[in-house]
Amino acid sequence: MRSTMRDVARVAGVSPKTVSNVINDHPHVRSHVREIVRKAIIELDYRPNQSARGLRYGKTGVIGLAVPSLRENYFAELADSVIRAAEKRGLNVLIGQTNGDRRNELDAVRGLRLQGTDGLLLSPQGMGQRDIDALNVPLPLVLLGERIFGGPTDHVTMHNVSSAQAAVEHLFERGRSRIAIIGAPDPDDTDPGSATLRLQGYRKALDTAGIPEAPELICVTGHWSREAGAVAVRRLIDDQVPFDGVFALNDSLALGALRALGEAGIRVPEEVAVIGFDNIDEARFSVPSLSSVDPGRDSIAEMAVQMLVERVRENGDPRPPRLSKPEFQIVTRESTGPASP
Amino acid sequence: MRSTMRDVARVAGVSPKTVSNVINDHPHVRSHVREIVRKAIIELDYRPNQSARGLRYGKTGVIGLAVPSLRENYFAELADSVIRAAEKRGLNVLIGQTNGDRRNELDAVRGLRLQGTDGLLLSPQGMGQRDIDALNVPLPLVLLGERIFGGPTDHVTMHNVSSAQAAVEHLFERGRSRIAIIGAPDPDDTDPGSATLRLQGYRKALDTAGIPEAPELICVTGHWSREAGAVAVRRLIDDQVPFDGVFALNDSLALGALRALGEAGIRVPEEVAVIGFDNIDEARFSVPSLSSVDPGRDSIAEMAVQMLVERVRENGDPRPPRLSKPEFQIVTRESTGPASP
DNA sequence: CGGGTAATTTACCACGTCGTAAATTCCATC
DNA sequence: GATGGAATTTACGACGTGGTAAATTACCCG
Repeated sequence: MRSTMRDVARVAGVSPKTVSNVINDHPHVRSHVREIVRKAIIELDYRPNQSARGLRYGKTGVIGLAVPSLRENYFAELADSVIRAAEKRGLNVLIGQTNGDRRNELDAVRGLRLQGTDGLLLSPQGMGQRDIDALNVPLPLVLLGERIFGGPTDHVTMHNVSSAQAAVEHLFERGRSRIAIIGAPDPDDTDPGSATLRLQGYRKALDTAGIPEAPELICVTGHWSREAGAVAVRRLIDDQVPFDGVFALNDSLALGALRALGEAGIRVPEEVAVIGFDNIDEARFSVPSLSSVDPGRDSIAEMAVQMLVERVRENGDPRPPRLSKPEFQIVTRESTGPASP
Repeated sequence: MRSTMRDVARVAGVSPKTVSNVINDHPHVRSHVREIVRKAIIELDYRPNQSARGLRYGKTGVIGLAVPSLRENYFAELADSVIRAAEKRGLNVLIGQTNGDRRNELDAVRGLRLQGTDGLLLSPQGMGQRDIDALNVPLPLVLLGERIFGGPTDHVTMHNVSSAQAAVEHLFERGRSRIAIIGAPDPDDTDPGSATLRLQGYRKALDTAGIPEAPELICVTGHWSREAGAVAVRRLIDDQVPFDGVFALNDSLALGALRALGEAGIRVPEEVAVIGFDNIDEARFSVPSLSSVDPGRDSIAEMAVQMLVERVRENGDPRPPRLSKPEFQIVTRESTGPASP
């Protein structure tokens, strides 16, 4: 059995409260006593009981992070960033996977899934605009991503439209004009997800450049996986749709696209230039390496944790929800080649 | 403020203990009363306080998982598997990143890093055989990987030697004989890490096939990253070392190797066959897709969580440490091509 | 060396839950 | 309707910690 404060107190010959004072750097403790207590703590290998502290303080020092799946690189890297941001503030992170399932996400919001946390960072995938009311919960909550806008909680998202536009313009600058977009939203889905917003950016770029939209270049995919990216590009090739650029709505799709292009013997970037979105680590190491939109993952994590911490602290008085978007950046690598003169 | 059991009891007109009994499915509760209490719970949106429960039970229902970094796909996928295995048992997982730093790992073992957990799964990278005594801690601990053997804790590892041997033989079967091994251990490092063991398997395969070892084919790398894999292969090519097969000690190295081979215009698998280790998701989608050793990640996670749960339960009486190794499998994909007749 | 103030330490209790044991209610039986 | 044993509910307290306020000690000054 772990020793408790009482044990330490007994060994040190002081009251438990004094031990508590030493541990919490209470100012009024004589250095002499502090030393004795410190020694006893080391001797007994005492560790404060987190449950007891949590009970006393009404806070656990743990935040939850609910993402669809850590197998998706973007979320693994996001988790990494969140853990680092939390660590800076002395917080631990409980990670849950929702599989992008709406029900799981709702359970997380209701506090059924990651219990014992002070607050939750949720990156929804299955939930949508219709679930906005479900976000009215006592649990401090910060939303990540673009499934739900205008909700009652703080929200960290990214410059989807303008960065997508910039990505497509990046392809234009390289002399491409028949740009396939991979991962477009199902037209039935009216929720303004990342897909919808990035498609808007695509259209804006076309519009600005005065290029008419070609429906056959808009590839709808369900899941944003490598597989889906490969399938979409294979279909384009099979259907003999001419294209010289690919804007994939995330890097996994782009990598799948690279794969399909490679299979078909189509050279990248000479014949087709490819740009992705998310700038996952893997993008640097594909063959060819993948140009991508860097949405500022570290900043996202940092802002999200910061917002959550503030919400946890204020604990009650409901300031209006805040929306935060870090700066994006286009990262140029081999898959888009050099700009045309 | 969240409502407590007392609040529910007041609303339902019963004692707090009866509420507790309802929540914990205590047998002697009249269904009539159970209903009333259930209604009150819903009305107040009551959630049991995990800290109080943790204090009462002496357990938190949370286990820790300490890995080097979630940015490494292997560990992200391992985390995914661990979370799933934990979920089955009603446990939550607190994830910490050590960056492979020995000190961070030791802190985790000492319980300084992931506080408030019932036990810890540790995948050490910086710690080694010399740290074996540090594992004698009250915290239930299950070790993953191959940095430390013969310690006082349960341990889940893999068939490193025999699976590495099988991987090399897989290349032999495809008519290759000059097999470069990428990621070999620094000869100074005497700890029996994965690298050392897999190198042993490589040697065993050579030995069995009667092929002499060629020192120039043994490529030492520090980090097992895509970058390192690419650098190692570039060096082989620059040094004009002849080779027709690559055994990379993990998939990241292998993907880096594919990248370097692609850059050099060397065809895979026609000129050089490549096999990796870990079977990360990404292996299925590289160009060409990567053959790999599947070490049975789900089984590893399942066994590890199971062992940890048992240790947490027994809580004291120290059964001797157990060692567990799931079966491995060679997954054949394009990078090694078909077997020679 | 007494008096008084500031510094330091302590006693007590509540945080929310649930095991234990005691109290109460129920119900079948006579 | 009283009796008794079983079923159900309740009172009490402890888990480990730290806030509050009271108690004690230290120390300065005259």
